[in-house]
Parts: sequence; C-alpha cells; structure tokens
Amino acid sequence: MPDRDGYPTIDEMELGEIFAALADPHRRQVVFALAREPQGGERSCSSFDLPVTKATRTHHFRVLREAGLIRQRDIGNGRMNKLRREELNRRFPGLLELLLAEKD
Amino acid sequence: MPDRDGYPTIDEMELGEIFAALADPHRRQVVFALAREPQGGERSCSSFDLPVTKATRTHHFRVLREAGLIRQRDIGNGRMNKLRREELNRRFPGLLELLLAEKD
DNA sequence: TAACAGGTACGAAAACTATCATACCTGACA
DNA sequence: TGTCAGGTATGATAGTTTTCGTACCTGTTA
Repeated sequence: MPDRDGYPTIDEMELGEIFAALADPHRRQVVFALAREPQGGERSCSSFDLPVTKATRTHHFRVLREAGLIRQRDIGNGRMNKLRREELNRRFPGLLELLLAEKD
Repeated sequence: MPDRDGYPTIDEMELGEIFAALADPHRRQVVFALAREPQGGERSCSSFDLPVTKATRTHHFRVLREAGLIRQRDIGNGRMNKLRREELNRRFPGLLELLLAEKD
C-alpha cells in the first residue's frame, strides 16, 4: 500500500509507470529541471515554464507524484516539488543519469 | 531522416519515444527477453509468449522498431528480431541495465 | 475585508493507444 | 498443387490520456 501520505513506497514504484510518466515531454522537462537542482532543491509548480493551463499542470504533477518521481509539500498557498532522488537511485539506479544525459 | 531501411538512426532516437515504447508491459517483456539473449541473439516474433493476437503483436513490434529498440530481418516466412544493443548503449547508456535490473 | 495568485476537482472534448477480426500475402512442406 | 504458419494492412471499438474551461478553496497582501 502507499505511504501514509499517498505516495508509493520504493517497492511500489513500477518501471512501467515511471516510463509512462517520463514519456511526456512536459513531465520530462519538470523532472529534468528538478534533477539539476542541488541536493534537496525544491521548486514550486508554477516555476516551471509549462505551456499549458494550470489545470493541466496539476494533472502532470499528479502523474509524477503517483509514479513516485516527486514529493510535494504545501507551503503558503503554493506547492513545492522535490525529486525523490535517493529513493529513485536506490530503486532504479541509472534512471536519473539517463535523463540528465538528454541534450536539448 | 531514418535509415535507408526505415529505422531511426542513433541521432534520431528519442528518449520520449523509447520511454513510451517501454511503458507497455508486453513490449518491455520482449525487450527484456532480447536483452538476455547472448550477443547478436535473435528471436522470431512468434517465439515470445505474448497473450495477444498476431495483429496486435505486429503492432507492438512496429512500435519497438520505430523507437529504435530493435532491428528486424525477414527469414523464410518469419521475421527475426534483434536488440540494437550497441547503438542503445551508445545513445542511452544505462537504459538496458535499468531494464535488466527489473525483477519479475 | 477585498482582491489576487497558486492549486485542486470536475466534466467534457480531442487525440491517441491497445486490441481484435478480417482479409490478404508469402514461404515451407506434404 | 494445396494447405498451413508467420506476418502485415486495414478498419473498428473500447479505453486511456491530454487538454481545457469553470468553479472552487486557501494563503498573501494591499
């Protein structure tokens, strides 16, 4: 079962879901940006330059969260996002490097 | 432009397409099996135990081919499939290891 | 308090995907 | 030659995904 906060645990993360989440260019852009943040770096949902409405943005962040890629935390009236870096490196070693190697 | 045979060249391979291709469990099963073959190993389309009709099977192999994951070669009245291992390792180092680490 | 900005929830439309049935083509082989 | 097995092409259907508009909630700030 998921975390008490609704996040998948490491063991619940599925490669299929991760790949599906990362197949979308907007979501890949978000994860790419988060992966370049310094350790523990966070960014608000609105700080990513996604060319979609905020309803759609909410949708994409949900997909990322449910796949296990990010953690979200409410702060003020915004929501901060952090890559689940340690856990991802443990569960899917090489995944983030793969993403970071992508040249835009 | 693609290869003269319709395959994407290394530079044309796109991470998004690769991820989309590998998001499907049937296709992941095929690539997983091919990745465990010895170097240069080939297998016919029908040798994978996919619980779908042959029309659907054709569809999945097309997706894998167009993403750049496999090469196909006609032999007799069948079609053999080979992982584009070298090229994938060059273009997306770590990808195949990621797949092979998946525990079923 | 009122206005605003960041997010979510819900419902709908459009696009895409997986699947199948059917018809067809092509080698192998009896 | 005829039959069969492996594949492809096409068209249909069901399900999923992306997207948006709208309504709404909640902190912040003037």
